[in-house]
Amino acid sequence: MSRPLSRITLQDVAREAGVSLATADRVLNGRAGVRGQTVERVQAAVARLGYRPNLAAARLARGETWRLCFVLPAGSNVFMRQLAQQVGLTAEWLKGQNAYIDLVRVDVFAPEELARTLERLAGRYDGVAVVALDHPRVRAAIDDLVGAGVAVVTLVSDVPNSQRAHYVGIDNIAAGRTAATLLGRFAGGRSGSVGLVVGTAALRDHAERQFGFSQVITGEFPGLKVVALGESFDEEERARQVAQRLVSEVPDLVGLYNVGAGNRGIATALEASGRAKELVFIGHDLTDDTRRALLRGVMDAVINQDAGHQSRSAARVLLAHCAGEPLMEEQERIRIDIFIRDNLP
Amino acid sequence: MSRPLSRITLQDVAREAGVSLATADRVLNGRAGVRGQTVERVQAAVARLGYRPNLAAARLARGETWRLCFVLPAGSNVFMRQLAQQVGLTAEWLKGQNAYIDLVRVDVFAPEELARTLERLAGRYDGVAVVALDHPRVRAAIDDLVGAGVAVVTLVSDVPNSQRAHYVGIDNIAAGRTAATLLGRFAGGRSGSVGLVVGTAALRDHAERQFGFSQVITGEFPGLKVVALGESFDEEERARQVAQRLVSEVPDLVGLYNVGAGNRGIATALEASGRAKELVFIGHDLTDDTRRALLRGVMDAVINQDAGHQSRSAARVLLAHCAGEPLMEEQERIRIDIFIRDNLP
DNA sequence: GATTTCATGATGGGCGCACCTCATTTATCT
DNA sequence: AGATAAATGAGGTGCGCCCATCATGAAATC
Repeated sequence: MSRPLSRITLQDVAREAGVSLATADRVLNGRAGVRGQTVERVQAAVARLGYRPNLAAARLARGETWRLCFVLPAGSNVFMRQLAQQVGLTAEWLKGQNAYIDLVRVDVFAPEELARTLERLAGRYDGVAVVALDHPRVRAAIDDLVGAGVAVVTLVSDVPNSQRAHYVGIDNIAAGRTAATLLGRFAGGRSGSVGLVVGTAALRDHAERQFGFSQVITGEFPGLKVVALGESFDEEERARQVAQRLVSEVPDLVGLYNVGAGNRGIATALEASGRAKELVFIGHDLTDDTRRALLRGVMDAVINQDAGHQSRSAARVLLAHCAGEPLMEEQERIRIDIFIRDNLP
Repeated sequence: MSRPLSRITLQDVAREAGVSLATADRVLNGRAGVRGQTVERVQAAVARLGYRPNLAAARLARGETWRLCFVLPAGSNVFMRQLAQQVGLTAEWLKGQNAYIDLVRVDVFAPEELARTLERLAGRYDGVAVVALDHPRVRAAIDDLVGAGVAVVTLVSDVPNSQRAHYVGIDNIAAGRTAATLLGRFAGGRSGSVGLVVGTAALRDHAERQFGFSQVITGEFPGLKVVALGESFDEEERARQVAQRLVSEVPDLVGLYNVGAGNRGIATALEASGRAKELVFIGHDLTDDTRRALLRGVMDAVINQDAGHQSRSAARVLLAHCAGEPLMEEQERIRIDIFIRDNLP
């Protein structure tokens, strides 16, 4: 069921403005050699007719192809695997849109290597999305890339003082605060200690979550105090050990917040202790594991950042930047999702 | 920064398959008159080369224009106004995509009028999105529309037994359950009554929320019981009155769930009573009012369904349906957002 | 008045695809 | 084998726009 339904074309604008198609085209594409007065006539016609260029036609005519590169961490926790998969889907979806995506994986925790990888991308890509370590060397590499005319966005973890065009990801301080408020309220007025399982402070996002969390617990739940016993390095087994120590060594433990990956290990430790139901456990990233943990009642809430949204948003932002099109800021904001047992998607 | 970077075209596929462009075209567009064997050869070539039709070119060549109609309730609570506004934005965004949207507002609570309005749309639109009352007359009208070859999706509130192609909205039973779990847990083990402020049972969504809410409170929080004293009809003042009665007449009130609109009225009542902080208050839809109420600490959580997502999703689903393109189910699922003070966007 | 500069029109060649026609080849059936 | 039907090729047109070239006319310069 389709009908031609003549829409307004450049042709119509030209006629309305009393100029030739060529001139109308010159005006719309900002080419030189048109009198100011004529420019205004054309613009007035555009406004009067409500002309919107046909994007499909424009893209076709331009025949531009944008080349994007996504740089993700090699050491793959579940979230990063999800993200990589979503980037794959985004790439697929972009094939119909004059753009394609290459995916590169590097050891993000090695600033030198990450920086060198980034430097190599200049000239080979029009846009780069990178899960970046906030390190001077990396920041410089990003700035160089931008200097070389490449659009750069940071993904998941930001490098605030760099020249990146955009940060696609959640506000991790707010995420930490969210976890704290939920944990505090779920604890229901009990007082005691809340265990903090930190991943690694290397990526900025973890440090920020931790900051936000402590801030709220300290400031708003006078009955609670934060204790941390060791890092998980985002590994399941390490996380399990840390959780186990918390459960056994902290007598007044009321809850537990895992900043990074390894929720499954923590769930194991809690269930082994027999206190899974009574302890409040909040972590990040909705995966098969955390979903099951929520349903079993081991976890009480999961803070999530949607990998698919971030991947698509990064692509949209990069393309808009490349093509010089405007983007709807509002729509590109990544939300901090809260999942409990009842609102699982 | 653009480069031609020859992508794979139908031309390439034809060459690879050893057929003419015409035949490749016949296969790809499912036209008759091609031997099964040849079809396979072409499809194999498509797979081998990873050919994806250039959407821009296809749309341009088809020159199709899709006409969509969104039917929203006339009586405008805040959410419906948000939705209408988002539909406007969606319409704007669609102008570059060979499609446009008309917005119609009717009194949804008058089944006859809604049904007649729907009937009039046949033949004039390719797709219709409707916030529908679940009523036999309306269901019949929807089925007629579908029978007339119009793609129909229900929006926000479903009509399950109709022939609509899709329901774009949240699972309202789950939303009610979510509210109940949050309320129960935020109440922190206290026992007593939770007040239910119902809007109106006319729209299916409210009834479902109420059902899910009661189910969880009854089943999982033995210390709590649900009390309801009158309907708000989604009006602020009525909601205020109901809340006031709850606060003054229910001595053991620990919290309050507002199923529909009118949160501002309830906030007013709670603050007037001086018990705003102590009572748990959960409602729906993130608006300026509820946002402020969260920040003030009057509300404890807001369950939200994103109007923008729903509007865009409905448009995408309708267009995909019209054009016979596949759609990513996964991506079109509307989530139940939970907002607390700390994760406000 | 002749020359230079500038503004504009006219025109054509794509981009990749959809859709149509007509001729030609190939398979199928009496 | 000959007739008939089916499958395929060749080619053209147009979608709306971008971009380039060339010609033309008018205004500005000397």
